[in-house]
Amino acid sequence: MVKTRFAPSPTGYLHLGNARTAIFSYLFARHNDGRFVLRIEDTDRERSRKEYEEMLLKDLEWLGIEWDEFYRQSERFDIYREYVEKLLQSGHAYPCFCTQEELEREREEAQRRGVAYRYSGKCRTLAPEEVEELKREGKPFTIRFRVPDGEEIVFEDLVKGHISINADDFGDFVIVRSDGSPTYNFVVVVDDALMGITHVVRGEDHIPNTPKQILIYRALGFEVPRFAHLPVILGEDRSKLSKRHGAVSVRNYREEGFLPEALFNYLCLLGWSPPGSEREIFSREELIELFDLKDVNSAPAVFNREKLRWMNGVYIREIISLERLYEAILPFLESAGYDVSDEDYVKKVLERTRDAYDTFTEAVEKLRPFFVDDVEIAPEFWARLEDMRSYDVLSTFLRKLEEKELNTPEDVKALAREIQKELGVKPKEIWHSLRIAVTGQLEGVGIDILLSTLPKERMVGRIQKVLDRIS
RNA sequence: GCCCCCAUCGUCUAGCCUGGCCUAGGACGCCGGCCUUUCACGCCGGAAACGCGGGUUCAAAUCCCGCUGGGGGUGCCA
Repeated sequence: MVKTRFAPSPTGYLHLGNARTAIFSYLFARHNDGRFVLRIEDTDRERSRKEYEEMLLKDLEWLGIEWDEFYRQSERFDIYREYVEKLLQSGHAYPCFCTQEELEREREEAQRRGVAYRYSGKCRTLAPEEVEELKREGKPFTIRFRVPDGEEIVFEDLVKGHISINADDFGDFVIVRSDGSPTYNFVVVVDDALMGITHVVRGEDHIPNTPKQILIYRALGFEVPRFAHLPVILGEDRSKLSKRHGAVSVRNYREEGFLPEALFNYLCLLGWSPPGSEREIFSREELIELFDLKDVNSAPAVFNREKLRWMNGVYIREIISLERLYEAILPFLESAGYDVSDEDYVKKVLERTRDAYDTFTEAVEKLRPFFVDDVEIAPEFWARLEDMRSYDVLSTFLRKLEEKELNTPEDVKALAREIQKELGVKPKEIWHSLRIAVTGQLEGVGIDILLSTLPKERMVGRIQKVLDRIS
């Protein structure tokens, strides 16, 4: 049975690149009716924080990624110890008493000479008595894996194809730190093997680690899983997407008013597309049905915020239900301080305006006239009102409103026609006068929609205020 | 420096494996038009790419080699 995992280290909010890795890994498992494991990689005691883990889980849940099994590496140290012991016994690993300062010096030396650095292997040949002696002295030590000389390690990557790396390119590496905690390259192998992971899906920044891990699999007698290394996501400047590129975490997009459905869909299309298809909008079920690792592009992709924005707009205006839209946007309207106590009114507004915004933060701006008592009119718009025959238009509008109900955009249009006939003004003057008076802006949702939805008192109040001022 | 990976419009990509159907298709963005008595949505049209050089072949975006360019790694981080 296929089993994949997502193994983030808890160091903050979920990064877009990791989110996509999680999505691909999840999709692959689901596509194959397999299982999906979430494993928190918190072996680094210095950097791992419980609250980071919580943020991570929340982001994952928000994206709708569900896991079948959950593990935390910090709770498995006993298991790792057992396997370290095995490697020590079999001679695949040995204690190393070199200090960080010494190693640092060697590294600098190598750099100066322009050669690739690798651990010298100084402690490889320590006699058992020497080891005992040093331990008795209480000297701190790490445990290193003994890398066989000159071995060519090859594997067939599901995304990248044939990859070959020579073991001479890296020296004996640390598998247990001097504080006794095991390192990533070691625990990842033990966990993946013990958890029965069949396909290791992760970022391509892990390619250099893979041969080290393969060596450990073999030394421990484990079966080597299949690997799929996903290309990284790049920023506009084509360097790895990072904080300096601005909004790079799932949380950023959530807070800016993007829908998880849209972000999920967009991320899938970054580096993957169903073969031969020209569609772009897919439901989660379709993605599960269509996704395959072999169709993942092997070149890195640049994250394009504008396209995500467009896609979010498509979801808002034609994919999700009104009910879903209401539920998702409500927190945004609330935190803007809008009065959303009348559910039917809010829904009516949303139903009539959903084609006017691409994100919820944008929606908050555009919907302001529907939810606040007063709008602010910028100075330059006052001038516009003076230029046009706004006074006549607005007063006529108010007068006619007394004996009319505006229930649909059509009603508003009919009324505008009447005003036009009566005053002989240009249509644009009518619309612009009304728009400025009622919204304070010259852009926004259709004014016919606004006027047929907005409660009469609010409309009248705003217009009256304008009339008082320009009379 | 060394190791590994990659290379189609500005961006995401289809096509590449199994050469000819490619005058290279779609999408975002951009530009122009239509619809519209306002604003959007929508619709129609346009500009825009096979990095370069060698091969192989009747024929190469597609196969091979080199170059260039880009990315990743080079930790007692993951």
